[in-house]
Amino acid sequence: MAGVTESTIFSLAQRPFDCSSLCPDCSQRHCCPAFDLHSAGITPHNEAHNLTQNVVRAGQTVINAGERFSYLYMTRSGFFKSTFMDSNGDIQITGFHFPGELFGFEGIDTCYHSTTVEALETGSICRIPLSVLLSLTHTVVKGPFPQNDLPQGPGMLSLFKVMGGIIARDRAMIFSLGKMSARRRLATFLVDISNRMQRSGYDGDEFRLCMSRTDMANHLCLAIETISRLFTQLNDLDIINIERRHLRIVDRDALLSIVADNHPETVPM
Amino acid sequence: MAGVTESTIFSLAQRPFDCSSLCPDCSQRHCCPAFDLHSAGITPHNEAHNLTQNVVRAGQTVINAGERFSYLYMTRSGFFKSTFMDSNGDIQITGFHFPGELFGFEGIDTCYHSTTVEALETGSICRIPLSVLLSLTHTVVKGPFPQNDLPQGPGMLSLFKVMGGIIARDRAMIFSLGKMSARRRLATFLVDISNRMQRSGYDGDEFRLCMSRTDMANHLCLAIETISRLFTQLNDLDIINIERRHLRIVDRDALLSIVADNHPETVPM
DNA sequence: CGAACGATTGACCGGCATCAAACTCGGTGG
DNA sequence: CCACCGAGTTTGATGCCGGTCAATCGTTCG
Repeated sequence: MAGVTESTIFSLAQRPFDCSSLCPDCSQRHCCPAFDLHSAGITPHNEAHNLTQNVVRAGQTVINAGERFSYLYMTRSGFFKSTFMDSNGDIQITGFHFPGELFGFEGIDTCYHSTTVEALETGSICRIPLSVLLSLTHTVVKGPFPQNDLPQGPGMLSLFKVMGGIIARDRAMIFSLGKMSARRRLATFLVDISNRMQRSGYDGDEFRLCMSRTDMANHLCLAIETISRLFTQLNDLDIINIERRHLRIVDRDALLSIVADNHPETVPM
Repeated sequence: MAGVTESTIFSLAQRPFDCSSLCPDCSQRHCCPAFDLHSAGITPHNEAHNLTQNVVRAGQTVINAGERFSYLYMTRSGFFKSTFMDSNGDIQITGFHFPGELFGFEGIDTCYHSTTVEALETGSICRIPLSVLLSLTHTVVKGPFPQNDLPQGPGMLSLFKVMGGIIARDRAMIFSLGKMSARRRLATFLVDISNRMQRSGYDGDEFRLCMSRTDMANHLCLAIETISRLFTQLNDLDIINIERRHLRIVDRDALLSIVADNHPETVPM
């Protein structure tokens, strides 16, 4: 992070491009609203509305808390983390972002970002002006009932749905923090990570964890030591195989039964 | 709750009305999108788009999990709670709703409600068809930059902003559950309740808690006994005055310092 | 009045945090 | 090449917050 203070991403050379030139070849086009736009034949009409693609190195920030909200971001490659700082200066990692996932929504109500988004390793993102996305949401798709008309852009992607998904994920997190034991919380996290890795094109059963134990502990609101102890425990039970950051899911069913936790038949920690 | 099973609200007599007749006199018009609509001179154009006002008795449900999402609801009077049931049947109270507050958003992404909303005491709600609200969001207000154009209806109320607010509140809840002690969590809850009571027109310093200890405990993910112990403790410290459900905030500064928790100088429980 | 429910209070205990120390691994310089 | 260092991780010892179990009390209602 040496010398990187704020708005790192904007100090990098920006290569503007309109989506008609690069989107067709983008590896994430199947889940990108900008490509939806391209498919619909909508092209940005001025420079300010152009997409911008950028390379980000580990530790550099894409969004800084307090910044004005103008863009959403698509993860093209690499992994990112969103952090939130409360009034006491305590930091909470609110989420991780995998290739093919959008981020940067949390500023949409106040018009200012409340979180900082940082690259965990070298990766690249697409900066999509909000105005481009809004042209998607203004298309209203007729539902089965007149009351069910929802704003939906081409490709069925709409901001409402994505925001609804964020709310759903946050609710799951609330449930995790409030009602789950540390073991169940970690198992749930691993399954979620695994699923998202697979969706991003990786092997869901064997991959490299993109974040440190410290980041995991912070995100799950557990002590680092607890994470470490649980990892060795799950390793000894042959449920997972973990060495440093290399994770292999050996017994997915066992992991899922910890997640389900119908009858807490667990070995005490 | 005797005999009340599902979709209680729809079995009640519904009194349809268009907002031009009732909205002008509604006590919650200052924070209701339907009144915004009325002010803008937009009137529902058919029966399906009419607003519906209903009285709900304690224990009756307004929304049932699994129901199709077609309406949002404005709390006109009384208090409500939203509950969510997970796959194991565990119930989590996701929030309470006070007069003047909208609820029912959580189904917007899937088109089906995931939570059940129940009246804590006799109250009344307004059922607002989503289509009515959408006619608000289609108005785009120009921001200072072209990228900042946000969909905003008359009266500055837009679904985006409200959903953004929900996300912000959920994030606060995540922080509360993950990083706060039981005492700080309860204090935060009481301050929040107090502020919202005041916004709803009540005395923010002295009011009747609308929910049981059990509901509070569930919502804050604590044991009932912990809630009870903390209440007597705060009472003995002359920070609050609590007798059954009657709450008086005696020393708001002390309460706020527990919320801030800069230096945890707290008496162990 | 007794039953039922909600709330309070006490006794006890366990899960997880905290403190502390050792260990691994990669990098750096002598 | 090895010594050294520091960050990240693991492992052990200990303690406390808050959950669980259980008994009691107050209020409401049949």
